Amino acid sequence: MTEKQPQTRIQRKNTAAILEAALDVFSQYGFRGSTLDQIAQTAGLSKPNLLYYFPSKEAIHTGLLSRLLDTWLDPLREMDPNGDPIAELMGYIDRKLEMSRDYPRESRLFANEILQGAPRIMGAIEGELKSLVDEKTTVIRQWQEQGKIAKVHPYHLIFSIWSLTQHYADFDVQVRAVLGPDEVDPFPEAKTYIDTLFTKLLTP
Amino acid sequence: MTEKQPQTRIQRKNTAAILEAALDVFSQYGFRGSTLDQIAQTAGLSKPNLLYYFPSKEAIHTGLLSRLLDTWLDPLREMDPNGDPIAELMGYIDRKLEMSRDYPRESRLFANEILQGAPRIMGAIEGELKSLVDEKTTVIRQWQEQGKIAKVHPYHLIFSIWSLTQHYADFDVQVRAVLGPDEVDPFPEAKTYIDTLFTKLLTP
DNA sequence: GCCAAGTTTGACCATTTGGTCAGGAACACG
DNA sequence: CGTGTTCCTGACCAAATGGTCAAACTTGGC
Repeated sequence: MTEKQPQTRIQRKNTAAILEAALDVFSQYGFRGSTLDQIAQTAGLSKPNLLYYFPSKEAIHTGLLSRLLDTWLDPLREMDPNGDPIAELMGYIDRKLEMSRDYPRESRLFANEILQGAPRIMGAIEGELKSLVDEKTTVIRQWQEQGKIAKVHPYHLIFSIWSLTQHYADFDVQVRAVLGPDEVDPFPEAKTYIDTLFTKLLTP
Repeated sequence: MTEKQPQTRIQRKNTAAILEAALDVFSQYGFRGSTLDQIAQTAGLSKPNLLYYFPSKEAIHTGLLSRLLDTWLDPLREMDPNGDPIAELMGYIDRKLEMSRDYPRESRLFANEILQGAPRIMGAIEGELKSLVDEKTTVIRQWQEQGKIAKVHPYHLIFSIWSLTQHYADFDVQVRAVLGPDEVDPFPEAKTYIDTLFTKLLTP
C-alpha cells in the first residue's frame, strides 16, 4: 500500500538482484531452510546491505510471492469465454507447460510454500486464486452444458492441469533421472503426451 | 549393512516415536527447515535422548527415506504383466491415489526431497526407482504392441499417474482452499475424475 | 568541487542450532 | 537384592542465524 517504487538505478539494480537470488534459494530450500547469508552471497551483496533494501527475511519472501502470483495466474486469466472451448483449454494447458519450462524456480517456490501449509500465501489462495478459479469453472460448466466439451468435474480438471504441467518443473530432477542421460529435454514429449491426454479427455 | 534391529521394547517404541515425529516435521519443512528440537518435542523426548537413538539429524532423515521408498514403490511393483492391461493400470492408479489419501506426509516428504534436488535420495532414484520404471514401461510397451491399450509415451504415462495422484497429498491445502469449506473430502471426486481421465486416455 | 542524500560495511548481539558428555535413573536378570 | 546394561538428562559447546548500528564510503545535483 504505502510502498514506494525503487527510485535510483542502484536501488532498482539491487532489489532486482536480491529478488533473483532469493528466488534461487527459497525455491530450493523453502522459507525456513533458506538463510540470509545464502541469499546475500548469491546476490553478491553483504548481509547488512541486503537488509538495507528489505527489512527482513520475511519481507523478501513476501515480496517474491506477491510478485509471483500475478504472473502465475495470467495463463488462466487469458482463457477467453468467447473463444473455442477446446482451443481455449488447450491454449491454457500449453501456456502452463511453457511456464514450467521457462520459470521452474517460480513453480518450485510456489510448491514449497504450499507444502509447508501455505502459511504466507493462504490469503491469496482463498481470495484471488479461488475467485479466478470459481469464475473459470463457471465458464467450463457452460461449455459443458453446450456440449462443446466432455462433462468432467471442472475443479478437478483445473487441478489436473496444474499438477501435470507443474510436475515437470517441481519434479524435474526425478523426471530427468528416470528418463536417463540420453533424454536431454523432456518438454517436447511432455507436450505431445499432455496434448493427447487432454484432447481425449475433453472431446465430447 | 552393519545395522542391527532394535532389540528392547523401549528401543522399538522410541525409534518408532522418533520416526513418526520426524515424518511430521520433515514432510512439512524439508530437511534444512526442520530442527532437532522440533522433532524431539513432537516425539516427546529430550534432544540428547533423541540423539541416543540416532547419531545425527541426517541419520533420521535417511532412515525415514529408505524406509519410505520401498512401500512407496509397492503399488507399481504389484502391477501384473499377465493381468488385464487396463485393469492393471487402473488398479495401480487407484492404489496410488489411496496412498496419497492415507499417507500424505510420506508423499510430502518425498516431494520436499525432490524439490531440493534429491541430494539424499538421488542414488535410489537412479537405481531402484529407475529400474522398476524401466521394467514396467517395457510391459506397457508390450501391451501397446498387442493393441490392448492406446499408444502413449510410457514414461510420461507413469509421470502423469504420479503427478495426478500425489497432487492431492502435496497440494492438499490448495485443493481444499479452492474447493471451499463445503467440500470436506476431495478424494471421492478425485477418484472419479482420474478414473475417467485414464480410461479415456488408455482405451485404444 | 561541495554537500546532502543514498549506499555499504565491519563489528557486534541475542538466539537458535546440531551435537557432546559425564553422570544419574531405570531396568533386566541372575 | 545386587549389579551390569540400557536409558535419560542438565549443562555445555561451537557454529550459524536473523538482525542492528555507527561509521565510512559513493553518488548525484548544483
